[in-house]
Amino acid sequence: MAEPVITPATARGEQTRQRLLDAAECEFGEKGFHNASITSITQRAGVAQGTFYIYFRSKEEILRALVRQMGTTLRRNLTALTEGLPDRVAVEKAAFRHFVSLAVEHRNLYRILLECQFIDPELYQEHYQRLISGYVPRLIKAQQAGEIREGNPEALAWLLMGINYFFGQRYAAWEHRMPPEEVIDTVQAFLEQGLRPAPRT
Amino acid sequence: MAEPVITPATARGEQTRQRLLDAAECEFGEKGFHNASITSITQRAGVAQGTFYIYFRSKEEILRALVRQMGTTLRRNLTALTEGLPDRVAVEKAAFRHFVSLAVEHRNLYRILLECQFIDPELYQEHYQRLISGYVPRLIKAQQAGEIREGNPEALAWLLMGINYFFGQRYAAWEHRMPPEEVIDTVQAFLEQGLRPAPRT
Amino acid sequence: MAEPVITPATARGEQTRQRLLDAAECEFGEKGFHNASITSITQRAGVAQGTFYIYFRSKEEILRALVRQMGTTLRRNLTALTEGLPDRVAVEKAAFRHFVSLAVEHRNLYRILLECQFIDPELYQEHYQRLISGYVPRLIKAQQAGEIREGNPEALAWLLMGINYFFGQRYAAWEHRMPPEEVIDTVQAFLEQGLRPAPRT
Amino acid sequence: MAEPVITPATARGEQTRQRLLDAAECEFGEKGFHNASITSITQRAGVAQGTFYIYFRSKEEILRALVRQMGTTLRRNLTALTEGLPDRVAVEKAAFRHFVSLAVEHRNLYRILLECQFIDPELYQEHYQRLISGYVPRLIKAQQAGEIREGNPEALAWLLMGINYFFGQRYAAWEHRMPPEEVIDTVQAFLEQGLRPAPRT
DNA sequence: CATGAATGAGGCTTCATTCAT
DNA sequence: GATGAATGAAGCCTCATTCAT
Repeated sequence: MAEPVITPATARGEQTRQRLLDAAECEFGEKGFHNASITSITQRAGVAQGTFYIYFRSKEEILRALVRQMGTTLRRNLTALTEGLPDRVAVEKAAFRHFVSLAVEHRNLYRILLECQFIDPELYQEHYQRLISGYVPRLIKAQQAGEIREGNPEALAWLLMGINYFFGQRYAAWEHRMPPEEVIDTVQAFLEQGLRPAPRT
Repeated sequence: MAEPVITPATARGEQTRQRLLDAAECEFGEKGFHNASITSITQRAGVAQGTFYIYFRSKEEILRALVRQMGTTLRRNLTALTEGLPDRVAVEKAAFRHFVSLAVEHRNLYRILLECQFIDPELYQEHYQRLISGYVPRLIKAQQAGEIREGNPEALAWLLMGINYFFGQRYAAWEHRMPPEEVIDTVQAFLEQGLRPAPRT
Repeated sequence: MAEPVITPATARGEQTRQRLLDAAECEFGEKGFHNASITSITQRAGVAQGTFYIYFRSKEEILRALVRQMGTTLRRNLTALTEGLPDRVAVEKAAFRHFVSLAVEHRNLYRILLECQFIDPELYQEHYQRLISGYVPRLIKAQQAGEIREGNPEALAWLLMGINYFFGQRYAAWEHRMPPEEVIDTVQAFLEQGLRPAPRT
Repeated sequence: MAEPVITPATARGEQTRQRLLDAAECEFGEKGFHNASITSITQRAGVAQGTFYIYFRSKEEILRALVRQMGTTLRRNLTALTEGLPDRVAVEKAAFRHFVSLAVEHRNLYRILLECQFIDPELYQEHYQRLISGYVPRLIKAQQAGEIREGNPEALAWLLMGINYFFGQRYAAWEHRMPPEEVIDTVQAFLEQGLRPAPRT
């Protein structure tokens, strides 16, 4: 609501807006939100300071635009994964690798997501609530199909996201590279066993 | 390195230092690091602005003092848990509940820990590296004893911490209360199966 | 001097210019000169930002246009009053009510007049000098006719204008309604006595 | 309420605050509120920019402090006038000269008062309401004593203030000198007749 | 040990005005 | 005539830190 100050009417305007977004992604990713400056963002984008405020109301607002845009892309990406995989366990195993890989590749964006928790908590929660809303129904369906274990589906979703999150944080924000295969294997094996329906006794 | 500017000699000095730490815990916890102000911290502590710099070199330094103090307490706490429990799986299950409970109870401190990632990344990594160093040998021992499954022990440690972290974040920072028992049960069942040695095929 | 940038040649142009004037009257009246923005004026007028500068050289210039237009109207109005009234005292009494009434009705314009004192003092003084120039000869004539008391005519004019001004300010800018009849009566009685030639002693 | 950011605890602090007030009086008086800059005020006062905000929350707040201080002084001054004068008519005649003289002498302050109408209307109204509250009872008393004419006392007060105001504006803000004696005489004669009880018919 | 006034760099934001289309 | 994106100077304000007392 009340998102852009203006909705660019011309192609030139749209291009400028996108340049600012790209510049902000770098700036925030490299320096963090509080050390980032509008001046630097506009310099990177090659426009004057005032131009920023034609497209975004404030520093916070461009952050929101970035996070929302990223959220949409991420959800689309993860949904696409499902296709072609035999069952939910396979999906989760693939999703782990995929998610970490995305985070590493777009580590500026991932860092921004992590940090936005302290700048606009509602935005952050909105992001995870949306993820959850897409996630839970799929888990329920998988439970009904006997593909994964019983239990509170939201807890399961949160748990899986926590694992992804924490590996994403480590490998995207700290190490800037993918984890060794051995690590991925261990996590996937853990997921396999943890998710499979409990064996009859 | 670069520890306190003075090591308080008198009891009065020690008390002032502690008051500042307590005040900072509230201030940082409530407002976040960047919105917290030294002025406000000293007001809460009931001392003059200048007094702050007798005990801490900078705003970052009091953050470090808080995080380190918390880390020590946490590790001691978690270690104590081990005692009296039959095996590693039981420990991890207990640790989950315990950790989330600690986070909820001391949510200001927990928030500070989360946020310090963006203020002093080395401090944050130091914290988790210390946790890991204590963690990994225990997991190896448990693997050797056949209590838990094979696999890269650091990956397992990271995975377990990720789960704890993410539930801590949700319930301490967002909801300010413990998760329902059903959620705890689901997570613990997941840990149980995920950690148990793989069944022979 | 430095009048409109263009004198509109087409009817469409004339209409745009008038729309801008109307919009500016509202904008200045409601927000005051410094909080008014060209952007907002053009939005109210339903034209693009750049269009403003086709008709007015600057923000100050549209103010001048408004004040001058209002001055002309006001002088014409007050002159018209004279007709049909028996003597100067009657005119002044009528003028008081009329002036306050005009101010209340067009309070945006009146507010602009008051404020322009701090934006373009020469414009403000010009306005009052013109009023005075029309006023003084009439007062002199009235003195010669024995309708009103002796004394420096400019001082009398200023005094009468001060009364009108101050009631205009109060009732137009603050209260947004006409003063109660009792107030008008008191002022008119005061004018009556104050203006009448001094009784012989 | 919530006036100063700090109440200076030391004499040095009090002195700095007063220096800022003096500097602001010049700056506002010479340039007007909107063209005045905090930077310039602090330079005049010989302190750093940040020092300003130790004593005043904002540019508006120092304006309020100036206007309130002036209001207090003015009311005290005008009250003092009453003493030693035979009746209300004499007081008003003296007050006219006195008021204009004060305005001319402190024209920076007077200009600030006039302008504050457009910056903080409530402050402006507060000023005049306080003047009125002091004024009206005195007029009522004078009416009861038969010193001045009947009529709505608030209207009389407003009328008298309007005359003073308008002459103050002209001679303080425009001409920077006292009006010629002839002008004063004319106004005083007008007040004399206008105020005296109406002759019996 | 403690005080609290002073510093000053640095950032965000606004907006009148210009100009290419 | 009209558009609307772009400009960039200018100003307010914050706050960690210093220092004389």
